[in-house]
Amino acid sequence: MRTILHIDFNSYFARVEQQANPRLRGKPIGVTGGDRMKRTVVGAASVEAKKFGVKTGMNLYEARKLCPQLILVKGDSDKYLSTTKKFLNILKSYSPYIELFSIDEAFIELPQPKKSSPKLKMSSSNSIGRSIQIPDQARLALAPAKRVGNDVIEMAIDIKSQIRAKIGEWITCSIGISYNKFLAKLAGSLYKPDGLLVIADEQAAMRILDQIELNEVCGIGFRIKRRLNNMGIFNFSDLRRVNLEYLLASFKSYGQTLYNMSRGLDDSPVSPFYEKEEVKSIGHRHTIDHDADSYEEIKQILLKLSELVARRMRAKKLVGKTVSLWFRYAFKQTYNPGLSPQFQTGIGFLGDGAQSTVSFTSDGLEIFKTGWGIFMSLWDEKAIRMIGISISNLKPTTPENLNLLPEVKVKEVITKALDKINDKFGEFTLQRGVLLNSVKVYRKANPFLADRRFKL
DNA sequence: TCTGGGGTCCTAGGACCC
DNA sequence: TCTGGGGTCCTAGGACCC
Repeated sequence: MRTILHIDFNSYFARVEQQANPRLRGKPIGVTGGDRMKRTVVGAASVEAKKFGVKTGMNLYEARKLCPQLILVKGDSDKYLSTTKKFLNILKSYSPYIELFSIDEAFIELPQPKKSSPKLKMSSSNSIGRSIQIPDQARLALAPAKRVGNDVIEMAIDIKSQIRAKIGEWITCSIGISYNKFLAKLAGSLYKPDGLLVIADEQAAMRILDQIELNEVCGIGFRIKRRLNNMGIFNFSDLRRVNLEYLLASFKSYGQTLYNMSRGLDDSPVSPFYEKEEVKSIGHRHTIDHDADSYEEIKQILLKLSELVARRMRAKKLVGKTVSLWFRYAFKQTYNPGLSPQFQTGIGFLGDGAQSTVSFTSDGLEIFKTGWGIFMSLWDEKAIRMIGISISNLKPTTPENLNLLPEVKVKEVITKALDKINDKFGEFTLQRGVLLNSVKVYRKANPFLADRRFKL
């Protein structure tokens, strides 16, 4: 039997901010993506803010209505990334099999014991404890699990204290332990914050699955849940009674996944971060803080997004050939007050978009031209509120696609120099000529960057 | 005062090649 | 001129995650 731990930081961005700035500790804070007040949402809420009902994905108006004293903090991804690196270093000392699932989540698989002494041999009755509310002190919370007396649990407790010691008192995590990734993640999600839960065997897994909503597991969202409900399936016990053929007929290959989920089955491997394949796509999208219908303005925004995409591609030494463009009309809002915001934010079905395949490139202007071509073929001149561009079908830059022609070579040298300067001084310090007349638009959106422009 | 932005995977149909 | 089958690539769209 495998032993897998899932570690999930609680209110990660908010906690990192509170760790960094003592004046934010104990206060309701919301981390936001930008400093625009319109059309922005709470990216992460502190525990204190959550007590008021503030949730991730909520718009600022709604959040402030619930919690007028909410302190807004502008997110700093570098800070979060460096915290994640520290966290990974701690985990490395426990097992080499670590999968970074997102910026604040990881799986660790423990090496299989050589002898036939199962590492997890606690009774299931001890390992279920949903009703125990975990207070701020992890020690109390861990007591019921600790009674089981198990080295894996000792290890989880140790990880928690290492994180507190090496990253900070304010950084807490929930740990789920089980025999596969699906159940470990589920276990980690049931106790928050600072929880620890073990799903030791199949019996425990079934008992827990039968107590939760369908969409509480990773992989079932609002839409799949709704489809299942329409089929008369309202919980995992119902789902278990449906035969596989029926699920396959309704959900295609995903039917097998649902079948497995209802039984707590999952044989997916923990894939270590150092073995992870390269990224599949690189993109940016941007919500304009007003409804935009001017060719010039949209063009400038798309050009900037394309340059950002291209710069990241070059930093990763990648070229790509499929350009996807996506936008959302201002008038096509499908807001449904009856649903919470996180169920409304899925994209794709709300917007218009298309793809186009070109020869491999990492040039912002090329990417922009392709994207603009797609946009022009779809757009009917009605105002838009959001636009995005991404590139997929990526491969590493090879010597062949450098220096084909002298002009190409010169271009490479210039873009490299440009990247270097931009990396040092910030985005859009140096810009292509075409971009220069867009500074007004940019200043409006990002005043903190506007002053840092130099002339070429 | 009204939903961000970064991704992933899967399916299906049509074009095209051998 | 008509036909089959396997494989790959491309495009569109739907769903999910944090």
